[in-house]
Amino acid sequence: MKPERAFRPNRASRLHPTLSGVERMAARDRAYHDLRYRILTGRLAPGTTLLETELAALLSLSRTPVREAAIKLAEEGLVSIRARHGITVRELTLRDVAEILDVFSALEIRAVALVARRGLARAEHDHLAGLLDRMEQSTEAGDIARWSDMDDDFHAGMVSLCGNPRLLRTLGEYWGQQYRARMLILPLRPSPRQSDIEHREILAAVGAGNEDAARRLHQRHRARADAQQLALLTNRLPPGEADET
Amino acid sequence: MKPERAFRPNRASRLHPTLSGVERMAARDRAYHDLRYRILTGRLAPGTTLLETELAALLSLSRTPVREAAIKLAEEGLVSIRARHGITVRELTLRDVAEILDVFSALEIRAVALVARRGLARAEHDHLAGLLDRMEQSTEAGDIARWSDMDDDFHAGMVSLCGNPRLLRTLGEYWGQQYRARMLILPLRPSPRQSDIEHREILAAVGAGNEDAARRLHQRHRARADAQQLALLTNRLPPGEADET
DNA sequence: TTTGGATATTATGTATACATTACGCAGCAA
DNA sequence: TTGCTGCGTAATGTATACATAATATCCAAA
Repeated sequence: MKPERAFRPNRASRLHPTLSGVERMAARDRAYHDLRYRILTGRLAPGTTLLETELAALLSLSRTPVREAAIKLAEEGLVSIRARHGITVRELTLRDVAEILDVFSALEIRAVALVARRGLARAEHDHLAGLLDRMEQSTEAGDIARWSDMDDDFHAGMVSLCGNPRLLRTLGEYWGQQYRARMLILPLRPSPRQSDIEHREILAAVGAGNEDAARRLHQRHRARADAQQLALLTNRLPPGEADET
Repeated sequence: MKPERAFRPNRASRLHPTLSGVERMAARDRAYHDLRYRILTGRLAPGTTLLETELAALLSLSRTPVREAAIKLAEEGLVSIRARHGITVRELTLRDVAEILDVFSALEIRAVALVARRGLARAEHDHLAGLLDRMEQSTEAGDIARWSDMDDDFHAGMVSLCGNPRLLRTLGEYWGQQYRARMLILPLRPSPRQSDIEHREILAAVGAGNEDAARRLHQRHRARADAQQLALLTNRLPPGEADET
C-alpha cells in the first residue's frame, strides 16, 4: 500500500485520507479507504456479508484491487474472510474491545513515555495545551461530541511526536479497530472532568521531560478510561466467547 | 491469509510453519512463508532486489500470490516495494532495531502483566521453570546458541499464555522484524547470567499472580537486555537517519 | 562533451479468464 | 423423519492478458 503517514493530524483524515486531499489514488488504496470508511462509520453494518464480486461491483473495480484491500482489512481485524462465504464485516464483541484496548493502551503508554524522553518543542506544547483549553470549555458546555473529537486529537497529537513510525503505524491500526466502540458510547459518556484533569497532568509531565511520571500517569489514565469504556459497553455488546489457548 | 496461530510453540515453527507439519498450503501462504524464511535466515540477503516476475519464477508461481505475499511482507517491514524498481529485502539499521524493540518490549511487558493477572496453571509453570533450568545449564556450559533458542522459547511461551490473540499476532510480527538482529549478535553476547536471574524473578512474580511486580521486573529486564543488544549492534549496523516528523 | 527531449522498453497495476474445491441440496435409505 | 452420499454449482485462488506510467537510453543540438 502507499507509504502513508501513520497517524494523520486530524480526525477526518484518520478516518478517510481522501476526504482531505483529492489526490489521485490507486484503485487498491481507494478500495481500502472506501471500505474502511464505510465500516467505521457504520455505512457497512456489522454482519454484512459480501462476495468479492459484489464488492467489486459496489466500488466499480475489478476483483483484484478489491481483494487486496479486503485482505488488508482482514489483517486489521475489521472484516473476516471465510472462503466461499464472502467477506463479513466483523461485529465487535466486548471481548474484542477489551483485547484491542489492551494492546492500544500498552502502545500509547510507551509512545507518551517516548515523547516525554524526547521533550516537547514550544509550538508542540502550545498546540496540545490549546486543545486541552478547548476540551475544558466543551466539558463546561456539555458538548461531549466536540470533546470526544478533541480528545482523539489530543491523544493522536501527543503520540505522533514519539518519533517511532512503526509504533505509530500499529497504533493507527488499533485505533481503527476501537473506533466503532468509541462512537457507540459517545452519547453515554459522563462528564469527562476527570479526564481533563489527567490530561493536564500528563502534558505537564511530558513537558517537564519526566518520562517515568508520564508513563505512570498515562497508564493510570488509560486504565481508568478503558475500564469506564468497557463498563459502558457491557450489555450493549455481545460478550464474545473465551478462547481456549 | 490463513487463520494461523499467532505465536507458535517452538522456534522452528515460528520461523517457518511448514517445516513442522507438511500440510497442504495455499500458494499465497507458501510464498509468504517461503520468502519470510529466506529473508529471516539470510538466504535472501538484505539489499537483494527482485521483480515480481523474478520472485514468481523463483517460487514457480504466478505473480498474483507472490504479489500478495510481498505486500504482506512489506506491511511487516521485511521488504520495501518501490514501484518499477522491484521488491527489496530491507536492511536493518540501528534505528530500525531501536524502533522495533521499543514496540516489541511494550507489547511483551503488557503480555507478561496479563499472564500474571491470569495466573499460571501448574503445568505451565513447570514448563517454563524447566526451560529456565536448561537455560542455566547452557549458561554454565557456555552454549550461547542453545541458551538463545530457549530464551526465545521462554519469552514466547510466557506471552502465549496472555489470552489476547491480537496482542500475540502483533507481537509475532515484531518478533520477525527483530529476528535478524538477534541472530547477528548471537555470537557476541556475554554470559547471560543476569538474564537468568531476571527470568527467575519474572517467573516468580507471574507465578505469584503479582501483576505489578511482573510488569516492573519485565520492564527492567527488557530495558537492560534491549540496551545491551543495541550496544552490541552499534557499529555493526548502519545507523539509519533520523526521521523528520 | 554535456544536456535536453522524445521514444522505446518494461514493470507494475488492474482486469479477466480459468481451474479448483468446498458447500449445499437433493434424493434415497433406514 | 433423519441421516448419509453424491453431484452440481458457484466463489475463490491462481494464472494470464492488457493498459498505464515511469525510467532509461539514444540522438541531436548547443
